[in-house]
Amino acid sequence: MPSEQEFLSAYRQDDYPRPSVTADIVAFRIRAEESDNYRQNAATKLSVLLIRRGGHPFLGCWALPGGFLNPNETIEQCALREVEEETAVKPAALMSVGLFSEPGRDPRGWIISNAFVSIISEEKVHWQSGDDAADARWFDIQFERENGDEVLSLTNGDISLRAVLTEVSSNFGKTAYAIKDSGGLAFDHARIIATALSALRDGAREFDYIFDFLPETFTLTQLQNVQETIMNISVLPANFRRKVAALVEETDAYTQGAGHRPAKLYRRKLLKG
Amino acid sequence: MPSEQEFLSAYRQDDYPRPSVTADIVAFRIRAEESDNYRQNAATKLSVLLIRRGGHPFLGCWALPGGFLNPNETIEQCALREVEEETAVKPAALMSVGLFSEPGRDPRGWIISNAFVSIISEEKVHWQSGDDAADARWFDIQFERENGDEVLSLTNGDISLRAVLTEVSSNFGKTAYAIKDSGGLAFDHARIIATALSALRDGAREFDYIFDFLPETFTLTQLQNVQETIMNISVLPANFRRKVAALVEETDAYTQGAGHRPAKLYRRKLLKG
DNA sequence: CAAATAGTGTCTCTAAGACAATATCAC
DNA sequence: GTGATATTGTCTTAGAGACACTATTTG
Repeated sequence: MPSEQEFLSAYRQDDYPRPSVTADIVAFRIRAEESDNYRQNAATKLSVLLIRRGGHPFLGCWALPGGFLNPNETIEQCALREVEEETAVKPAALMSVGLFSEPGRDPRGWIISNAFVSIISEEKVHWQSGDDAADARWFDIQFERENGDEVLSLTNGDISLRAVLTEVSSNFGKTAYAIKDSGGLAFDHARIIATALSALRDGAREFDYIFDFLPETFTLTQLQNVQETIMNISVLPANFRRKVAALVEETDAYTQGAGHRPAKLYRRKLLKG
Repeated sequence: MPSEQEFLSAYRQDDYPRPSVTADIVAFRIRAEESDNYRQNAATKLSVLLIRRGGHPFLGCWALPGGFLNPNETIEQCALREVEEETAVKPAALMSVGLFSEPGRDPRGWIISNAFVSIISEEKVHWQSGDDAADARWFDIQFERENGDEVLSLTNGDISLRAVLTEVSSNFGKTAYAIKDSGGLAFDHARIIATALSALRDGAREFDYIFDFLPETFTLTQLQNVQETIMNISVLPANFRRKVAALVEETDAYTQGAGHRPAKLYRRKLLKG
């Protein structure tokens, strides 16, 4: 038997077929809607960042931002790099939602993709609004069951995409979907978005990262809105406040000029570490 | 601009560097210990399957089973294939725990690995005990905090491996570790095992897959033992029974000849679908 | 009967949900 | 005062944990 050194210098990776590997980013954000009544708090929507493809394949289709993994980086670093390139913003959180490796998912060849959920806080989005030449837009998300299927609707002004999926398995609390109709989204991105949203919702129950959608200080009503918007539920303020009380700490500041009683601003309380 | 067909036929994947991709399996099992007293129920240990490497690199070291992804399969299919090849058993469950892509993790070159937790039920393990020529063994797991670090101890008879890790981040409830001392385990497998165990424990709280460790019918005490062994806790029988009551259904059968009161055998109740 | 596990009843305490009431600002 | 949201108090109920007790087998 050869020595380890001999083995390694004789080893040729090219002898085996290898896929290209990408990281795709499902960047979520809570978007405040315009309000008719300036005294009323703005309604909020969950939205996702899509980019209009400027090249083949799926030319002109909307797709998730993403890019190829380089040899000198981890997939997390790659994902972070892609978010920053695309949004000029450092995301508050990054969570892997799995490797998508279905043969044929990319017409260019054997390309597998690790998808990530990334959370962009409202505050930071303003920095880059309209600074990028690429056609990147935030689409409001609606994801609902309709006679057996899951329908994912994405809207931005006049543009409206409607993908239809089926829930195929729910292994270990992780839900997976199959595409019935991509709704015009590129690649298997409808499936990736559905999976990412499902993971986001699972986690929102824990309050752990609802903070990442907000600026450093926030009102408890804003925080409640984030959870309600993500999970598509509504809870009573009294109960919500009781539950998050241990996770936040007061500041001295209050909201101003909202046309109604000002709200105390809170900050996330760091528990351990 | 060329047409999509022209673009695709001109596209050359070889122009970009590509990693090799593997699936590594962390196969868990609940192992019943030999008992001194035949009237006493056997104690149980959580154990993991390791394989002694017969080639370079890490020749002679213990490593997780795994193998390269083929172009015509998904990473889940690859993982399933590897478990079946290695254990001759169809695992009860398979859950991804993430992509390990740290540059330099494999001395052969750029090789990234998606790790999976797989659960093997005690019943099925007997089928294959000792049928494989390869040196594959089940190691009992101990994973405990020791002055700031996490120590992972794996034992099988005389063989004892002791890896030291540090918790580096706990993003979205998923805990990640860095290796301080690999304890003789190949590659970054100490880290992968720690991450997988952490994911396994997180899920055991939900009862969702503690069933997968057991045969089709089981006693409630066995079920309780599985949860206690995985999570390294102990709960009161009355309370455990109350909680799982909705998840199981009675059978007509009882355990026999145990030297004490027989226990009713239960079966998992399928709730939805 | 003794050893050992199987299984049940019930008390307490906490947390979740529902509801009602009060507080405070801009106009 | 009115509109709108902010904030607090408390009742009820479901569930978790603790503890004590009874039941059933083999030797």
